Amino acid sequence: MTLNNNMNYKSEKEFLNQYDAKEFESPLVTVDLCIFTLIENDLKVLMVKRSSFPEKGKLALPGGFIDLNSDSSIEETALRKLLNKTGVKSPYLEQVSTIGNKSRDPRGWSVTTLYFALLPYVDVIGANEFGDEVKWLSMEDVAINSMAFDHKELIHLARKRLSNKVSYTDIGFHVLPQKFTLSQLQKAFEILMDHKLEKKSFRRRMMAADLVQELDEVSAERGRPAALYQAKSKQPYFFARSL
Amino acid sequence: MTLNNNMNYKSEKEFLNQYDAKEFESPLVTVDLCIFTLIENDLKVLMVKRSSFPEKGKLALPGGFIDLNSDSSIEETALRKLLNKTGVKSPYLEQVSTIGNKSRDPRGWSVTTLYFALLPYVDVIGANEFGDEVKWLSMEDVAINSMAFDHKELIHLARKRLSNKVSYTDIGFHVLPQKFTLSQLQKAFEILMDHKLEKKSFRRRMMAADLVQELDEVSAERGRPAALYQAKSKQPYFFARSL
DNA sequence: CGAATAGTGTCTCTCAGACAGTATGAA
DNA sequence: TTCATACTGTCTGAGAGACACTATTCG
Repeated sequence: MTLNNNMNYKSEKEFLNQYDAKEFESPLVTVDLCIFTLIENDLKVLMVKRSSFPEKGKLALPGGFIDLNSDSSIEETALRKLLNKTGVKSPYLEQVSTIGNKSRDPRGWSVTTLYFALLPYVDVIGANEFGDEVKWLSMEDVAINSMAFDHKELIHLARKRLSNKVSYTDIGFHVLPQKFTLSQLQKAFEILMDHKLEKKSFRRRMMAADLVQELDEVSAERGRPAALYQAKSKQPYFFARSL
Repeated sequence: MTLNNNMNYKSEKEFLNQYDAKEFESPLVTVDLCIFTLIENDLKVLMVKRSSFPEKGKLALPGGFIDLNSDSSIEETALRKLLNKTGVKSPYLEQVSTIGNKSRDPRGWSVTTLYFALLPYVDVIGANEFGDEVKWLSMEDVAINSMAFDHKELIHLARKRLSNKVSYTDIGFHVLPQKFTLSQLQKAFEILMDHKLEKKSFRRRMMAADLVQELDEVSAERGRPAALYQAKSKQPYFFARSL
């Protein structure tokens, strides 16, 4: 407490020269990611099997410590973790919340900033650079598996934010491939929101909001072929009334 | 890097016994508060004049380091800071965002979790326990004063979240005293949202949402006396359409 | 033709917006 | 009576919800 007792310094420069960042005890700081995608109309979260202590062997969210030398912001930490687990560079990424308390990590007082990401489906290699096993877990499996730290709660936090936000913005587009049909779009929104939608209203609103661009192609499955569209949105869009 | 290289440990317990939290370089971690109130129909933010380095003499948001011994969560840190600057124990408090990067604090890589609070007006004592000067600053003064660290940006972040959230929830009630008239309520919403509202619609919606309880008292100023109301809300309320 | 899926027409009901009109106090 | 502010009545238009209807493919 003596070194940083800065009443004695005459200038900011002098103070900073003497400053020792290690003097105050500080918590562990991590960034965790809840990466969502849709695989065959099923919502999935990316999970990692921990290969080292603590919580070795358990499922956990991708994430970890900030690298003070290479990361210049926590957002960058999040993007780095996401890139090396999925190979994706520019997903939809949003900060959910920061959870900090003394009981969530057995190593001591710990703070984590939770992000969620939304991606079109990508195949994950199965193992990342540390040899941890990486896989897409469905929400049903999230419910029944035990998880490291408070990660199950983190997933629920992110899931809630996701449902909510999908219902009044256009972020739902981010789980789809470049080209999609309006039925696929609606289905995606329904799953993300966990809420059925009326076909006519949905289409009316997408058109009114001018969010999609019709293409000269069709997608043929069973039944009448469906027109293909692509997302138009430049800016994130907010609906005046929720869906 | 040798001590925490945990491949060598046989059990979680053994690992934790050997774990040294100081081995990884970690960022500075703080909590900052943007405490809003309304004084005579003017939006104010609580500011502190820093009495010590760094940024000595500049205006800053109340906040500071987590006390790992006495705080059991970051929310508690926020409440503690709020209590000792304002004397208020249970305000409306919401986490806005966590900002972390290597340039925001001259001492080095720094992470802050920003909260905003909403209070009915309270007189602040003028100086808090560290002898820092504490005062309510109007938003116009926020614009023209220079501030410590990135605190001006933090205020703008919090201000934006506030406007937004007021427009689709009932949090605006928290800046009013226990008893208030509907005109006062509407005025408060208008200032917080920075957006005029239609009188009839506003009243219709408050009634429809069942958010207020009429009292048997009136408030007499100029003109016709107005009925006094009190807030009914038990749960936070979300409007289906924004105001 | 029927099954399956895409896409439209249109009625109804809710509710925000606008704004004029009425009520009740003080000077 | 005038003014200031509180409060209400009521018309209009936008748009969500419901749901039946038509369209286009495959077998």
